[in-house]
Amino acid sequence: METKKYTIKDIARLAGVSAGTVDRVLHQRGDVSEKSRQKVQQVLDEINYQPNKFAIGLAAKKSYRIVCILPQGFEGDYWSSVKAGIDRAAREMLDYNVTVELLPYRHADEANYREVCHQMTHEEADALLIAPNFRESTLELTRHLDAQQTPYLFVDYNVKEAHPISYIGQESWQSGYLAAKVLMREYQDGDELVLFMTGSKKSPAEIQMQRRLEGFTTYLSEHYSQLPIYDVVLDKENETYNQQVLDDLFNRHPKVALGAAFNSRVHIVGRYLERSGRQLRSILGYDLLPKNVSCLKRGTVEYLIGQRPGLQGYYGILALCDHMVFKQPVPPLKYMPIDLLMKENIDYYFEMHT
Amino acid sequence: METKKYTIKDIARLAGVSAGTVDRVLHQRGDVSEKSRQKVQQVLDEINYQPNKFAIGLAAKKSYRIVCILPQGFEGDYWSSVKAGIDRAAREMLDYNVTVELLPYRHADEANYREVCHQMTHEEADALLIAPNFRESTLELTRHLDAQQTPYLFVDYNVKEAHPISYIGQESWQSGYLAAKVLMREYQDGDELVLFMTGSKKSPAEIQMQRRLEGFTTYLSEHYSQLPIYDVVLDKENETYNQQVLDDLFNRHPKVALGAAFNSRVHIVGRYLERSGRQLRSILGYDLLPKNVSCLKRGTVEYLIGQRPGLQGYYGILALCDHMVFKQPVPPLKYMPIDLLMKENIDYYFEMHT
DNA sequence: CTGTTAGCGCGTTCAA
DNA sequence: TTGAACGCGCTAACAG
Repeated sequence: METKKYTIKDIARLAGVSAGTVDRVLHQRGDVSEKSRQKVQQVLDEINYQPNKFAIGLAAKKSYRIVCILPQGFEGDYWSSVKAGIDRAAREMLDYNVTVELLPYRHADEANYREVCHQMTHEEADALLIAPNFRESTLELTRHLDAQQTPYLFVDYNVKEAHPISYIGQESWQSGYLAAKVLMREYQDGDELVLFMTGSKKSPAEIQMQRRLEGFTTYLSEHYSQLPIYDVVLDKENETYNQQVLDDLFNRHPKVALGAAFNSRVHIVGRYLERSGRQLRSILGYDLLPKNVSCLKRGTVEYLIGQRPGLQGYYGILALCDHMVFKQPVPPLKYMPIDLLMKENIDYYFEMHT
Repeated sequence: METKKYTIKDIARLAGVSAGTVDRVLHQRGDVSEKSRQKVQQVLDEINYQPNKFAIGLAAKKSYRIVCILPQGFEGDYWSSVKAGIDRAAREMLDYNVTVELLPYRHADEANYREVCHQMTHEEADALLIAPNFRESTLELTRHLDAQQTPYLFVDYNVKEAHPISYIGQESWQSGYLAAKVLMREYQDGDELVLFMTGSKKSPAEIQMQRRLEGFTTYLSEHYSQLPIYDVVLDKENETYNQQVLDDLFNRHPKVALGAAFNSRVHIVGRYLERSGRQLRSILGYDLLPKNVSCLKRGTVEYLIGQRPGLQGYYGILALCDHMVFKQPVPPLKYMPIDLLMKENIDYYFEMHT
């Protein structure tokens, strides 16, 4: 592969014009005489000119602004991981004059979400990363963006009627199905099962949870159709209440031996068991929050399923940049791996490189 | 996102020196007074300086040559994955005038390995990535490299007495321990166990295998000390022989229900079972070779453990470049995750980004 | 030892 | 319509 490196100066020399003119031809910036244009074009046709990426990057004055609309995260939770991935990508893209800003909304607060979406229709942004929530406000925003030709991308949850350049997410149903298979490996005759949930609020987080549950129960109905299953609804904050509910469960159903939590709060159960001295043979939960991980390491929780929130944020930003800055095609759909973590492999786990 | 871009000029201004001095400190090029060095270092410690890669690429007239000493891989095997990761990193680093060359050796051929190592002491290379094999030749080479101040890095296997800038590998013992726990979840009373091995040759590949086995048997001795275990040694190529050995095993030990292969050739067992119509309740194997993955998808093999060979190669090259080209610190030790794959999550798995 | 300076290749002025 | 000149941030050579 004979690939001499030609520069704009080379081309200018070969065509007998100046570098400025070559640049004008290359970028179709007009103000070039037909004669000059032809001479330059002729040279371009003969050689295989590949502009130096570094020089472009260094000289580029153009800058890009990406806005990220997502739930505000709290220390160590799911959304703070997404944010960490976004931050990381932002750092990598800094050289390309890409700046990334966060526009957080309060989870499950429809008025606030609407307001944030509405605010976006007034702001200038070259691209958006959105973790969508309520449907109507989302569609209102995306219609606006579609009209403006502003590219946007969904993470975590996909809104079907919109036209994002890509959706990056998780296959919740499948992860639930896997969860059931893994957990039920430990089933013994007579065991009973408990599922831990949170009260439904119709938010995407709940929808993901529902899908996990559907996958889970599908597996159960295929293999353990007669299994007694109890549902327990835990509160996000009220510890006393949770304590009561769990006490009640274990008092009433002493044969419960397996448990699964479909949100990221399996640590509530883990801590309860540690405090109360009760035991389950095996518990499975979702998301690698520090609290969950420490339950896993102590052996209170047996399995955690991870779906790489950080990588979602990271890929999201990179995909927007590929589209916007590098004009590269972007896959319209990207699922994250379904990672299965146990006490024995958690120490070696990492979501992203480094 | 508070990530201001600092340039060398900024640092120079903050430290009260000139850009040239900052550059000298960054590149440890010497000829800097201790006082200046400290002032610059202090600034560097406070800010998060990320050199502009475009400028580096543009200004760099220097070119780098990385040589990779590793076993020659064959279509789809472990080493071909490592190589794929290396190639990928090489492509990314091409713009920085980094070229990567492969110097393959024949697996388990000591004379050949010695020869290759010896050859390296005569060649010019700016950095080496080594998948070490026989100890003496390796140390001979690394002593030479140490003397020349040529940076090198180990992947896959670590040689304790050498001084690589980093070791990137896998925790084989731990993965074996995990393997046992996972597999034994399916144990039922009276089950017997079979372990599939290859003849030992004292090469690092065998050592990794041994460590996996040690981890595995440690778990067994902790939890199932009375379990009947049969060892079967399979041949790499001789299918007829393998058929006989396996026939023999299953005829003699009809209660064998669980199996584990500690090299990447679990597909031999999988295919045998498919052909012969025999069954095991559960088989675990290592490495995501296409043949193994297809057994997993068909359900013949229940678990595969992956240790990201491709990522090892990829990281290896990037780490050498970070050290050599970008003067970034490199973590001296990096373990790969221990991935647990099943039929239900294999479709969503990927080793590296994209 | 240290500051200054000349590029690297391209985009973008600004004069001509 | 064109050419020339400047600067992006960094490296390396050179002059003090």
